[in-house]
Amino acid sequence: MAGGVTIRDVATAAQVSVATVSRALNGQANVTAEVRQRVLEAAKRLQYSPHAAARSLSSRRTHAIGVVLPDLYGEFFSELMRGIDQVAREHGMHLLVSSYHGHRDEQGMAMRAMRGRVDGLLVMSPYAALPASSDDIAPGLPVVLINSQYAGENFLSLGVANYEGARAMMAHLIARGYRRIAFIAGPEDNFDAYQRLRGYQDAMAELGVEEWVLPGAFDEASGHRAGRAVLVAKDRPEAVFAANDMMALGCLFAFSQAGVRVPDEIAVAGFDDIPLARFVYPGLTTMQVDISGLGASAARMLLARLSKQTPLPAPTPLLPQLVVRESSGRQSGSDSS
Amino acid sequence: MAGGVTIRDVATAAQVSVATVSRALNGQANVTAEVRQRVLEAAKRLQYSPHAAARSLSSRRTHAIGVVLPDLYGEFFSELMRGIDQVAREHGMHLLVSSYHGHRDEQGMAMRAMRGRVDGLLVMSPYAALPASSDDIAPGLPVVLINSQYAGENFLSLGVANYEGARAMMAHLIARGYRRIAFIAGPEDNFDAYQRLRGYQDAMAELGVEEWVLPGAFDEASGHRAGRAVLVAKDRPEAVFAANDMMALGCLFAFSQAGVRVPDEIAVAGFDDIPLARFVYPGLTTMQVDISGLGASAARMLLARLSKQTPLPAPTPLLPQLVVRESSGRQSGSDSS
DNA sequence: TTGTACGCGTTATCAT
DNA sequence: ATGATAACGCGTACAA
Repeated sequence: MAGGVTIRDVATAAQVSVATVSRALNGQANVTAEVRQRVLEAAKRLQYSPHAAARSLSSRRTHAIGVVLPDLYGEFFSELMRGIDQVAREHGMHLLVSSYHGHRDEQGMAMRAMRGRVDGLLVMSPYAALPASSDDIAPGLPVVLINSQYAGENFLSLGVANYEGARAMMAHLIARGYRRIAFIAGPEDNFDAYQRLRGYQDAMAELGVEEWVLPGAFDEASGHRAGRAVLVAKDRPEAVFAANDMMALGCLFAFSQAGVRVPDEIAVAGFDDIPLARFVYPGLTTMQVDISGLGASAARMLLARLSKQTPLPAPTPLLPQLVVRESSGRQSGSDSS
Repeated sequence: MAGGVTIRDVATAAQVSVATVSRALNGQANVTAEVRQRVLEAAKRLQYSPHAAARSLSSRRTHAIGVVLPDLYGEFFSELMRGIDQVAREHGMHLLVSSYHGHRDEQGMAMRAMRGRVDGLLVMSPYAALPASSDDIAPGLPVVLINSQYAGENFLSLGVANYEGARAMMAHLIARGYRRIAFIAGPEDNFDAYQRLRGYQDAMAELGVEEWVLPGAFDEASGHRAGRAVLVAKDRPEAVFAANDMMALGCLFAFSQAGVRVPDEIAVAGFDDIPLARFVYPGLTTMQVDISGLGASAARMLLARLSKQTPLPAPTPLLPQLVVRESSGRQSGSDSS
């Protein structure tokens, strides 16, 4: 029962006052080496570890940051968390995660439920609406928005340059000579998906070719469906650009399954560059997005804000990078590692 | 600045005492409907939300459970979190996640740093060693171990029946007539990987065929490597059984890339049934593991333990299920959804 | 039904 | 350098 050991027990054991114990354990200067030694020993012997809630209450710092996400599903989530976790642990911060499957109301709940639990908030709000009424969101808590359309409005925010990325991909496809390009869209109310769609649409408009948009939901299943829809269409497109890699893979497999050669008959492009995209055959051209880096940057912004060190770390949007992995014809060896 | 609103402010605004506010907000019976109404209004108007740390300190409950994982990488992590999150939110519990990349010492740190932050702990400890010295781990905190080899020793624990799953897969492959079966192993110190390996080895021993184990690390890259290693070997195996799907996919792509037909020339089997496995072509036979269900079950066990309702919910290990998706020859349509 | 007052475990401000 | 002691915000006996 090492659970109920308080700072008072340590004080008694070390024959000093609680104040001294606190000072010794928190590494303050005003403590004799000999006394500090005694305290440390007593603490270790009693398996003392400070009660976080009490400490927070008194010091007004929780050493935790809250992460509020729409859902905890898939590679995007895990990569984002990985990035956040990495810089959080570098700074000795804990992570309190919360998801809001419902919608905005739930998001608000999640955020206000974190009062007194965290020192700051990382919020991803890819939906159309505002994360919350603009001062309901920030009851004094520093907040960094991730991939929100309200970048730089009232809150610190950071995101992926989706529109620019989509334009870059379209430029690449067009440079390759493709004209009739279909697009597999993401969820309607997803802001990232919307930006990528706009990139596609603008490019097609400039090209003077009619757009061809298929519905999708950012998962393999909808990509697979879209792929099969394309196959049975009157005249197939020359290329398919999916709003993310999961759908691109689903589409790719639909093609492989039907015996359609990629990219010889139809080219397939994605967005995100998920790890698997690197090993899939046939190759998948995609826009590399450093999601883990996005999480890390967001966390760093928040922490900087907490330390009040930097006034405002430049909120540079992350620019995706084109990765071409089209493999025309069979190859025996390409990239290793 | 709605952050500093305390229960006292609400009390003043509603013209009652703090005790009454507390009772009204916590839905206790001893409160006049009229007074409760007044309190609720005041609380809403002031945007009051209780300070979690203070509440924890006083009530000795945090309404949070800690999740301690070896790392936050990949589909396994995200699925597990999804399951945990689901039942946690059903019970109004928050999630405090922590990873220990280093090793056991870091794990111990992570666990004891959660004192006063959580009501219970979910710990995944797939490594060979004990999660911690057996009473250092539990300073009064209820703990549920996930996929630990110390199932049912001192702590509640729950895991996947990896050995049985691997045996089932081997039985399937052998029934199909395969004899020379290679195995792509997982990380050396991973307990799940070890159990699956044992399942393979025992089956091969009973079959009287020499085993053929290739090293792997649970990622696509090592599967790809193993696949290519197999291709250049003197006489190729008839089937390859990978310790997880990621490696199976890497292997599969290596084969596709080399023009080797699956499963006609070599069959490929995996373990986990990750979502992508459903859409990959050629098809991948795998053992379906309900990871999200595993997380949910673990969370439920812990919560039951917290409510002290159930004495000990039967720690039934999760039995993986065989999923055959071998597709010999091209097909135009198979499963939909 | 409602109010007063104490305790939860720590940190920080005073004295000493 | 060290020791009392007052916050911190909330729950909850106990009293009224």
